Formats: sequence, structure tokens, C-alpha cells
Amino acid sequence: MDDSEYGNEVESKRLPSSKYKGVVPQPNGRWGVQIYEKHRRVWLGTFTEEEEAARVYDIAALRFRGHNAITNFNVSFENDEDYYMEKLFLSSHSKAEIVDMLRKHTYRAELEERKQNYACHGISGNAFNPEPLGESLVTPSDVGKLNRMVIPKQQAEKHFPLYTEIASKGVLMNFEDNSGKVWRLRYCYWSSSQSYVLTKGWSRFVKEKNLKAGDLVCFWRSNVGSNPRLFMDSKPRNGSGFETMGEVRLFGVNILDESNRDYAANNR
DNA sequence: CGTTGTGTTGAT
DNA sequence: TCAACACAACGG
Repeated sequence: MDDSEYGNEVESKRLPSSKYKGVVPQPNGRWGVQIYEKHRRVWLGTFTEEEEAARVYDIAALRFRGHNAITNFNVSFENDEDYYMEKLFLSSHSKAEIVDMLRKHTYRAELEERKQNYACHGISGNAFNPEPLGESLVTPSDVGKLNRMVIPKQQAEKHFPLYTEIASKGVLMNFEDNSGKVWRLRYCYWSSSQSYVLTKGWSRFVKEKNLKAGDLVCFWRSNVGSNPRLFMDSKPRNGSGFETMGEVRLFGVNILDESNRDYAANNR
């Protein structure tokens, strides 16, 4: 009898080793995950699937040792949007926070939620007051055939910064309008014209809101419950306000309270 | 009670 | 730094 190979299926007391780094067998057949830092072991939880455990180790390795860390699986390539978002997500949380998500099996969900709300986080940790992000005057070309909306540079860089690695490809952002409808728009930087633009999804917005040159589009950020969201809606050119300008329901807060401010004064 | 994950040791 | 092993601590 030679038990040198793997298939030692008889009741051996020996636990089966994992082929994955950071993954250790548990007595009940599940898999534990650990990573070491400064002579200390950091426990990353237990998992039923060996491969899931291996991926958990990979996440921790990226957070603890940077994106050149040795991992079990090769993650997506450098210039990939998802990969970039994940790096952003990792670097914006402490090691303890990441470990906590991994142990509670909530990492994936939280990452996905963060992707959906890109630009909602970060700049302001504002609790519940809507934060105005500015208004953009709709120009003739914005409602023309170019299918894009230029966001004034100063406003863009202040409220919606794009990082160089992702600027050209842009990022998908979700906005809600006053009726609660969600608009999914691509936002990117056009280096040729050195401007920040909303591209994919914009023309649909123009059409449905019946936007004309001279109208305004306003943006704001607020929290619904505890999760931040982005909002946008059109404001018809001044004059007899009709349309949806009455009130904006947002958990009792009337957002557009003082925004009846007349912009035409400085327009002409 | 079953399971987790810590204490510990010995390799690389 | 790492996995292997034993088993105390943990939590439903």
C-alpha cells in the first residue's frame, strides 16, 4: 500500500491540503482563509467552496500587498474598467474593513453597489442634505446631432473627477430624476477637445425631456436612507414654469426650495 | 452541539 | 511568511 498520491480516500485523519495559497482545510470539509502580515495571521473567514476561498485570499492580498501581489487567479487586465473600479474600491477602504467584508461574505455585493454609485461616494460624506453639484446650460450643440453634453470643466473636475486611467473610456453613472426614473449615462473625458462630456444615454434624455438650447440641467447628490445617490433633471428655460418644477420628493426634503433663483439675470 | 479560528510548531 | 495540526473558544 502506497498512499503517496492524492487519492487517499480512506478514513485518514489527515486533512486534504488545498492547492491554493492562503487556503487551509477545516475539520468539517470547509475551507479557511488566512493571510500573514508582520508575524501575525489575519483570519479571513471560512467558505464552502475551495475556489471561493482562494478568491477571498486574492482580494486580501491585493489590499494588503498592492496590485502586484501574488494571487491564486489572475484578475482582469490593467486597463479594464472593472479592475480599475476594484482597485479604487480597495484603496478607499481600510484593511480592517476589507477583512470584515470578506469574513461576512459581503465583499462582492458591496463592490457592485459601489460601482453603481461611482462619484456618489468620496467627495462629500454628507449625511442627508442634498449637495448641489451645479447647473449646466444646454447649448445648441448639446441638443444637436453630437449626442453629447459638455459639462463645464471647473464643475466637472470639482464634482466628478475622472482618473487618468479611466478618463478616456469613461464610466457609467446612474442618475435619478424628479420622478424617480433612473438615467444611466456614460461620462468621460475627451482629450481632443479637453472637455468632460456625457455621451451614451444623453440623447435619450434630451428627447424624453424635450430639451432645448437655453434650458438648464441641474445635478445634485443626496442620501436616500444611508446610501448616496446622484440626481439630475432638466429645468425649462425661465419664464412660465410649468413642467415638473413644483416639489421634489426626497424623504420630505424639498430640494428645489431656493433654486428658483433666476439665472437669466447674469445671462444677459 | 458543530464550527470557527487561535495557539503553536516547523518548514521555506 | 507560510501551512499543518490540535483543540479551546465561540455562538446558535
